[in-house]
Amino acid sequence: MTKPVTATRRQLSDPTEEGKSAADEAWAALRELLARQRRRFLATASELDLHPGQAAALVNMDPAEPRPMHELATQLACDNSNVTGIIDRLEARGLVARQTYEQDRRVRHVVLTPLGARLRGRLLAQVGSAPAGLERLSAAEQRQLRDLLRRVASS
Amino acid sequence: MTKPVTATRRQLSDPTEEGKSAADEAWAALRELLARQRRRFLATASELDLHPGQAAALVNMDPAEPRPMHELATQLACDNSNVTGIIDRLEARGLVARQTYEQDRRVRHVVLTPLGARLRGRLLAQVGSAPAGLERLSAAEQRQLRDLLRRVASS
DNA sequence: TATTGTTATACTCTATAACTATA
DNA sequence: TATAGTTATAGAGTATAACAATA
Repeated sequence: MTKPVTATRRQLSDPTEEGKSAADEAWAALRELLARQRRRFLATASELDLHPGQAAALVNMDPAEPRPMHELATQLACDNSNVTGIIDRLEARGLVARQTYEQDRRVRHVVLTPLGARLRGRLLAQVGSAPAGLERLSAAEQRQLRDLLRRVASS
Repeated sequence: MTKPVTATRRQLSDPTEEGKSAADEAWAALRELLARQRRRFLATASELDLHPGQAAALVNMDPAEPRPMHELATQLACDNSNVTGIIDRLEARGLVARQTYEQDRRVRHVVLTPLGARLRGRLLAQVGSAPAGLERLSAAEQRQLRDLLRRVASS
């Protein structure tokens, strides 16, 4: 891998070109943050030698709780058969392990190994916490931002 | 395609579990919006029978201006050879066309066909404009949100 | 019968490396 | 020599369909 595989869609071609309403400008700012976060995620995954799907799977796992594979499929919004492949590759690297679930022998549970939990921790340290920019706002401004975003999201 | 291939990383497993600072909560709200926008993009692409990379390429093109292929590669943050394949497939569907560039005959320009421009328009209509939630804020709140986001982004 | 996970198949995206044609 | 684009190759993600084991 040469380039860190950054944004799949950095520029959404600015529909704010002339309209320039505050909503459009706010949206543009949001998309910028969004793109940056995505680049951060992909670059970090690449540094840890994880493909995006593998990194997403790790992040979606609980360090303590085993998870049924079909639950992972739901969270990753992909088919069961994809999860089989992703878990195959993670298991080959010793990051996760499969367990049979005695209560329902159709189900297989996936659990993080200590190695996998450590790698997941490194991923989250890079990608799961608030970006530095947020810390520069005052506490009151952070609350204000939070409340505004929650109202936007509450559809 | 059955499922719309939604979030690659919907849940970043909340590192805000206990800390719960306003910054973390704002960040969580931001990530929620981020994930939703990504789902919107992927679902729309899927509806239009475009793979994510193809949709990203279309969105990154200008309806009027031809673009050199290496410029697309830069914007998509991928290798030239990938662009070859993506443009191959878009061209096979009559959405784009290649043109030789007489000033530098090494370069090939890609231009949207009318069909491609229409499809790009439909993509952007779904994905490029501010989400409904934003419109529910007052104009003053929209400006407030814009300013806060810009400060967060200005690293 | 329905569900869980696997396998088989096919297509796309991605990177690397080698090649061409131009510069 | 260096750059733009292509081709060849390989690994990974994705969907569909068929299948075995289990419920």
